[in-house]
Amino acid sequence: MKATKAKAPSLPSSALQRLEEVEDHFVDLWDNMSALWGISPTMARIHGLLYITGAALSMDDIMARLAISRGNVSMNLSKLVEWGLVRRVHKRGDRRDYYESLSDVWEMFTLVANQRKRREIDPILTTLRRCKEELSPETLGGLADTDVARQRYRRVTELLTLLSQMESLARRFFESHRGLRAAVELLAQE
Amino acid sequence: MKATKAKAPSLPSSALQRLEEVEDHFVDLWDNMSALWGISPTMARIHGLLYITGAALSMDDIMARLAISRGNVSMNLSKLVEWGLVRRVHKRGDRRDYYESLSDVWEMFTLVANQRKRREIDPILTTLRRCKEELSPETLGGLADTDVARQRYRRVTELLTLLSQMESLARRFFESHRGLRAAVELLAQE
DNA sequence: TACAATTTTCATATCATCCTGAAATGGATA
DNA sequence: TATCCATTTCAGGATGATATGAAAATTGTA
Repeated sequence: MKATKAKAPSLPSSALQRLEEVEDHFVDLWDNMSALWGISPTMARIHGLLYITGAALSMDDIMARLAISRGNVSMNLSKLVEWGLVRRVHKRGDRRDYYESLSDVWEMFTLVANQRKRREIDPILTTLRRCKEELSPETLGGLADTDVARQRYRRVTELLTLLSQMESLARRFFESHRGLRAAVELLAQE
Repeated sequence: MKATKAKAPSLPSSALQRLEEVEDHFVDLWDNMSALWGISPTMARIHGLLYITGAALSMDDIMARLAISRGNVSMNLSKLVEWGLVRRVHKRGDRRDYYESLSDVWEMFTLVANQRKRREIDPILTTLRRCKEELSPETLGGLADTDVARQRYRRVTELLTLLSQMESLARRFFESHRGLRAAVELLAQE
């Protein structure tokens, strides 16, 4: 009912409308980026809204603004909190929870990169090492002497080398968002 | 019918079986990586099979080995060829097409990165620039003097800065796979 | 040209994912 | 403890993506 009352103390309604249109475009943009960041579209839209408004919004605000159901907002907000992209804040005298996005883009990027690394890349490296193991002379015995086995061992090893090096780079750059920012600025200019 | 006759001239069948198990693991691995690389799972599996075997396989070989339908294999193979990860090869005296994966992991990585950049990142940058435009003083007029508008302009600008710098890095590193390899090795060790 | 082998296309079916809404839970107040 | 408000959970439904298989198109061969 009383979903939209919080902010916007004084702007004329036509101005508000203009700003809301831009918000919409921005949320759509986030939506399109979701696959790239490896998060679900709705999670991305909610985060986009929180980032661009810079405000602490309640579940009802978000439901109304993005036209999605309560349960959906609830689940995606908890994921966002879990990822560290959004934090819960409270307003005194109000029982509801409000949610606010991080404001530092470098920090957000670092968080997402680390989550993906932990959830996707690390398990892949583990599996790949096991594959390499399975193709090693110790496991294959005499079979390892065939051309076929040797070639496969080499291919797995090369892939492992690439991913390991990437992983080690990522570890260094994403340890803190300051590290990332410094590195990128350095590399991008020169 | 005569799907699997081509390679493997002399290995005992138990050895073949061992190797096929490893192939399976590798294909599964590729499957799991598909989201990370931004390609569909089946496309990834086919490519995984072609990469690990190092052989030129026909559609029938792939259908049989991965248990997927002809149409599916056909469509995904043409995508792989389009991306440049796989090439069509011919065997003399055989009307069928055979398909072979690139063998250089750095080259493959560079291809995928460039495709994603072109398909996903570049459009995002375009849209983001339009968002920034919509929030600029020129477009907003007097409204741009409000705190709200100023804050949003700043947020969009910061995001744009981050993505632009990333984009410029990517352009340099992914121009050729040699560039990437050299850069990663340099950064990873020191 | 007619034929046969192979590949491509695409309407339909299948599947996985995501969303909804209502019931269950939690937790503050009196 | 009883009540009220907010949040979470989850079974079932909606949606979109992917796979199938048979018909159409393509390409090489006689």
